[in-house]
Amino acid sequence: MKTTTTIKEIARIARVDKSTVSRALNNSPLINIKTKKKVLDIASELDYFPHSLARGLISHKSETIGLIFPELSFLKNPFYTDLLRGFESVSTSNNYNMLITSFLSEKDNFPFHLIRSRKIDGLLIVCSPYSLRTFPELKHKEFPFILVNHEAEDETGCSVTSNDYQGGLMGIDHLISLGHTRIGIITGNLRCFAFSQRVQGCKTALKMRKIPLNEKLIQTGNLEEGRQSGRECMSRLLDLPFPPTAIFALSYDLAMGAVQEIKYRRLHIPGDISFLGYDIPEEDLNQGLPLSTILQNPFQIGCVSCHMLLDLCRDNTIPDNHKDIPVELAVRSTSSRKTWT
Amino acid sequence: MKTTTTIKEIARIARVDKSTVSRALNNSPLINIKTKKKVLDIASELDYFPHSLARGLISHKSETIGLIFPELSFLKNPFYTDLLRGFESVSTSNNYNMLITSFLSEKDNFPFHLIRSRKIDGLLIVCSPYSLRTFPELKHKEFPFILVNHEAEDETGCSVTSNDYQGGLMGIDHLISLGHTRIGIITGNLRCFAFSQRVQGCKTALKMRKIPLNEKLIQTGNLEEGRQSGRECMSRLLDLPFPPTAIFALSYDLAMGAVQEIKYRRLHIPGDISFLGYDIPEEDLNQGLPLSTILQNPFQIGCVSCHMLLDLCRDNTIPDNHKDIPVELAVRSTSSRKTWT
DNA sequence: TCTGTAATTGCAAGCGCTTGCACTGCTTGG
DNA sequence: CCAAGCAGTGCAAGCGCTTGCAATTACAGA
Repeated sequence: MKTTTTIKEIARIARVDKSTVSRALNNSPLINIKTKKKVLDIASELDYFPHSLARGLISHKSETIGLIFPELSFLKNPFYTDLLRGFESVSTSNNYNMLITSFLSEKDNFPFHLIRSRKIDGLLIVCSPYSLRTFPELKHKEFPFILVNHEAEDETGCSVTSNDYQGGLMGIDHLISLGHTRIGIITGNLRCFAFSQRVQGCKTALKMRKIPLNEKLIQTGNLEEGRQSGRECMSRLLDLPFPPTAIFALSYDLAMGAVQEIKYRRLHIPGDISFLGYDIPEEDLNQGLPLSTILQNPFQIGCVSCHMLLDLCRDNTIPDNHKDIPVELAVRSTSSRKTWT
Repeated sequence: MKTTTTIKEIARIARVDKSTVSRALNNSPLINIKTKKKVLDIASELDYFPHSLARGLISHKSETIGLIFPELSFLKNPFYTDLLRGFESVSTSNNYNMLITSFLSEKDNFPFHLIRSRKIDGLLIVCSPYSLRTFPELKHKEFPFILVNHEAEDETGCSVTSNDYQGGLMGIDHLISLGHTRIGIITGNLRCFAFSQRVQGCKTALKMRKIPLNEKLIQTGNLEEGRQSGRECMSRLLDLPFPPTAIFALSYDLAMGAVQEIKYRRLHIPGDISFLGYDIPEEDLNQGLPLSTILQNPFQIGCVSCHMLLDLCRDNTIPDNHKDIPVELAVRSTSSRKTWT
C-alpha cells in the first residue's frame, strides 16, 4: 500500500492548518466557503480517505456493530439469512459495518472483547441461547444491545421479536373460518417464549369463537429431535378417538414431520385433513404440496432491530423498548373448507 | 459505559511510566520481571482492556478481515455457510474479527471504503461476480486479498477453489467402475471456470478408460433457470435414441431438476438409471432417495483461504498462490452397478 | 476614523497507545 | 578503583484526527 494521504498533507498543499482541513471535511460551519472548496478540491485530487481508526479514537465510535448468532450454521436457515439481510440493509444505509461472530467462537461465551476493545458500538444478539442474566456486565456498562428473537421473556433491555401471539391467533382463526372445530396443535417446548406465545394465541382464538379447549389436541414436541418429534406428535393426534380435522404445526421441522406421518398413513392433504404450518418458505415445494403457513417477516425484524440499535448508539437512551413484528397468513393449497365430519 | 481504565491510569497507580506499562502488557523483553508482575497485577485488578483503535492507529493493523459475498442470501446455501464457518474457525483462533458485506450493499460495487478507511487488514472475496480486472485499484495498492471459489480464471493474485477437475474425474470414474459406458453429463455454462474444469475432468476420465466421447451426452443447462433447466437437459438426454444408463449432474439444482424429470417419466433410480449429483448435502433426503454425490469441502476451503489471507496480512508477501481443495465421493443409494444394457 | 462583533483561521492539546532514544544505576573486567 | 557495558526505566514524539480557545481579519455601525 502506497503512503496514504493524510489531512496533514492536504493542509501543507492548501497552505492552511490541519484543523481547517478537518473542518472542511466535516461540514463544519466554522469555515469560509471558498477555503472549503479549495481544500475539498485538493482532497479529492489526492484521493484522500479518512482514517477510521484515528477518527474513532476521538469520537469513541467505530461505526461498526456486532452481530452474534448462536452458531453461524444457523444461517443455512432462510429465516436467519433474511434477518441478516435486514441488518445489512439498515446498517449499510447508515454507513455502519457489521462484525459477525457466534457464541461458538467466543471462549467466554460472550464477545466482551469486542465491546471492551471498542471495536463495536452496539450489539445485535440473535436468539441467544443464554439468558442475559448470566452476563451482568452487559447491564452495568451501559452498552447498547438489542435482543433479536430472544427466547427468554425474563429480560429487560430492548428486544424485537415476531408477534407470536398474533401468529397463533391468526392460524387458528383461519382454520376455524374454514369450518374446523377439532384442530390439532403441534408445538415446541412451552418454556420457549415464542411457542408459549403462539399457543396462547391459539387458545385465545378458540375462546373467542367459543370452541371448548381440548388439551389432548395440543401435542408438545421436542425441537432437538427435529422432524421425528413432529411425526410422533402427529401420530398421537391421529390415534385419538376423534382425530382432528385440521392441524396447526407451530414450527418448520414439526410441520415437516407431521406431514410425513400423514402421508405415511395414506391420508390426503387437504382432502382428509387440512394443514397449516409455520415458517414454511415459498420455495419449499414439499413434493408439489405447497403448505399453507403463518409467515414471519425476518427481513423486517432485522431492519427494525438494526434501527433500534443505531438509535441507541447515537443517543444512548435506553427506553427499555420492545417491538413486535406482525406475521402474515399465506394460504396455499393445504388448508381448505371442511366438507366432512 | 463507565470511564475505562487506560495504561495512563495503571501507570499512575504502579508509579511507573506509561511506556513501562505498555512493555509489561506486550511481553517486551525490556522490562524487569518484578515490575512486569506488579503492572500486570494492577492491570487485572482494574480490569484493563486495551483499546484496539489506539493500537491499530500505530500498528497499522485492525486485526479485522473483510468478507464479501455476492449477496448475503447466498448463505442460505449450506455451501456458503460452511465456507463462512471455515473463515470463522481460523480467524477467531488467530484473534481476528470478521466484517461481513456483500456486493449488493456496496454502491461502488466494491468495499474500497473498508480498505481505505483501514477498517480491515485483508479481504476474502467470495465467488465474485466481477472479474477483478474491473478493479485495478486492488492491484495497485498492495492490499492482501484472496479469491475464494472465484468464477473467472483470468486472475492473478491468490485464490482457493475446490478441485473441480478432480470432481469431474472422480465422478465419471465411479460411474464407469460400476459398468456404465453411456453416461449423461448435465453441466452449467462452460464459461464458468468451475464447470469447464469439471467437464474437463469428466472427459479425461472417459479418455483414460478409452470410452469414446459422445458430445450429445453432454447437456449444458442454465443455472439462472434453476431446476427447470436441469429437467430440460434430462429430458433431452432421455429422448436420445440410446439414452444414457447413468447421469452425472454437476450442480445441486441441475441434479434436482434432473431427478424430477426422471421421476416424472416413471423411471427408477437406481434401477433404471444410476444417478450421481454434485454438492448434494447429507440432510437432503430427497424424498427418501439419498443421492450419491461428489462433495466439496467448503469448510476446508474457508479455513485454507483464511489462513492464506492471514499469512498475507502478516508479512505482505504475495506469492501469487493458488490452492485446490480436494473433493470426495459420497456413494449413497443412487449409483449402482449396471446390470442391464 | 474608531470600536464592537462576527466570521475565519491557527495553535496546541489530546484521544490511548507504542517506541526510539537518553538516562540511571549497577555489575563487571582490567 | 575506574570505565565500559548492560538491564531497566523514563521522556517525548507521534500514529491521524478533532476541537476548545485564542488570534486574526473583515466589516458593520457610530
